[in-house]
Amino acid sequence: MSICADQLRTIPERVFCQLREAIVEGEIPPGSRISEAELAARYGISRAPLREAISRLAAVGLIERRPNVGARVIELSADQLIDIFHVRESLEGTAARQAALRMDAEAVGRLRATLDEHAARMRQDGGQAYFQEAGDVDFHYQIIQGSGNHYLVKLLCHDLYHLIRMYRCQFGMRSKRGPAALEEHHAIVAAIERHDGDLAELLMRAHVRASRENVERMISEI
Amino acid sequence: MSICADQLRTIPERVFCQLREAIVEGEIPPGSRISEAELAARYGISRAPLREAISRLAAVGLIERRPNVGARVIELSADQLIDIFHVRESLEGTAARQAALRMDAEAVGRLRATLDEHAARMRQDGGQAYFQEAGDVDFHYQIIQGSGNHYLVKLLCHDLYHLIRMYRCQFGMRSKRGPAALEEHHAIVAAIERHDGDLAELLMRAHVRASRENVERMISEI
DNA sequence: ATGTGCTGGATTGTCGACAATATTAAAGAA
DNA sequence: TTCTTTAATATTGTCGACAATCCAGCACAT
Repeated sequence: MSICADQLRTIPERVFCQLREAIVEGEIPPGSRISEAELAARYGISRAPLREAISRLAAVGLIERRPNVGARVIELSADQLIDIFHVRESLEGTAARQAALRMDAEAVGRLRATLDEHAARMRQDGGQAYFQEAGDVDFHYQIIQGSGNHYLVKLLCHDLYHLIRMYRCQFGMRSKRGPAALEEHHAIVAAIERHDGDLAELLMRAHVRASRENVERMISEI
Repeated sequence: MSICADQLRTIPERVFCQLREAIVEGEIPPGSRISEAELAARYGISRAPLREAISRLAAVGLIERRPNVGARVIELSADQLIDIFHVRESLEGTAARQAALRMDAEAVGRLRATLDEHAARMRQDGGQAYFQEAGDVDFHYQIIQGSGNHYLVKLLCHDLYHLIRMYRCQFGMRSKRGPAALEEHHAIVAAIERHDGDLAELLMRAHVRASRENVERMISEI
């Protein structure tokens, strides 16, 4: 499951993904200036394709640009993270609702298989480590894709998740609610299987809300 | 109320707004190729700033790019419009909820004043003509801004509304449900004033859903 | 001492030219 | 005739250089 779904055939595409990764992982720290000349030299390319990559990063919201001044990696604020989680709760709720109406038996089967795999891996290594990243993302991606709503896919998978991952990396958050989350996932799949859109939305929103409240708790502990 | 909120100091900024307007209004028809050389000549600029504008248009989703081939204005499909309306319903519901919690008395007063102005103008010219564009947008923008959620503002005001406006222009839709919409607006404001987030979200979602169903009806009539 | 205006340096914005790629059409073989 | 191959052409992608703009530091006047 490549997060960088785009084909990275052209230079701006590749550099965009690399820079996004570097920013999300915190390798390029928040608030730091983006020097075009320096980055162009580092990646061994000219400034033209680099500028396009920067332009795309700005469109996604990972960096801020000021004319004739330059670009900076966005500063992190807890409030903005909460804002983003509200958006995510809203959108993923809708994704679950549409998925309940549009996913066929085969797609639901794949979803179930994913959860089984999660459960197995959780029994194996205690479950704590697994759930924060790829596993959880897999589950959510399948539902979002299952909604069949391309605009939702673009917003959630291409833009929002990277932002959330960035905050996660910066604040050093680990979710620690693996078992509870797995149970919630099962309930959501059951609702989708029954094609109960209302319930699927309700459960998904509660699930994301719990994750947000978990984040809020961790922030207040700092 | 300038829709192009950004300062258009730099050339790409200006051209981005001009092109977006041309695409939304249908002056550049859907599916048509975007020739860099031709547009650069028309706007009297070089290809470099034009490419940045095109890049931004692609990020917003108004055009599609294929490497080494070129950019085309997106094709319109009724299904995608419905998809977008689902997203809008979801996001504006959340905006109304947060606005109910965060808007102060003064902001609510401005909202009321806007509605009064709408009512007056509706009595004046029969109301049909007014409600599709600026007036309705004004009301929704105030609530979205009132949510205090910057990410919501970006998604709804900067990206989504232009898409919807584009579809409206292409399909030649007029809403024709002015009086009903005004009544719904009043109910939403009342909920916000009472700081009833649940109700505000419920009403806003119903309001947007009604708009979507209106659109679905018009589509099926074609 | 503080605020104002200027100058030097560095960075971003823009441009025209060249290289790489895809599409089209024609030409040849089955 | 139809499919494949190939060359021509036009378009996009990339580059290095130049122009425009901003910022820091300093001199100077108040």
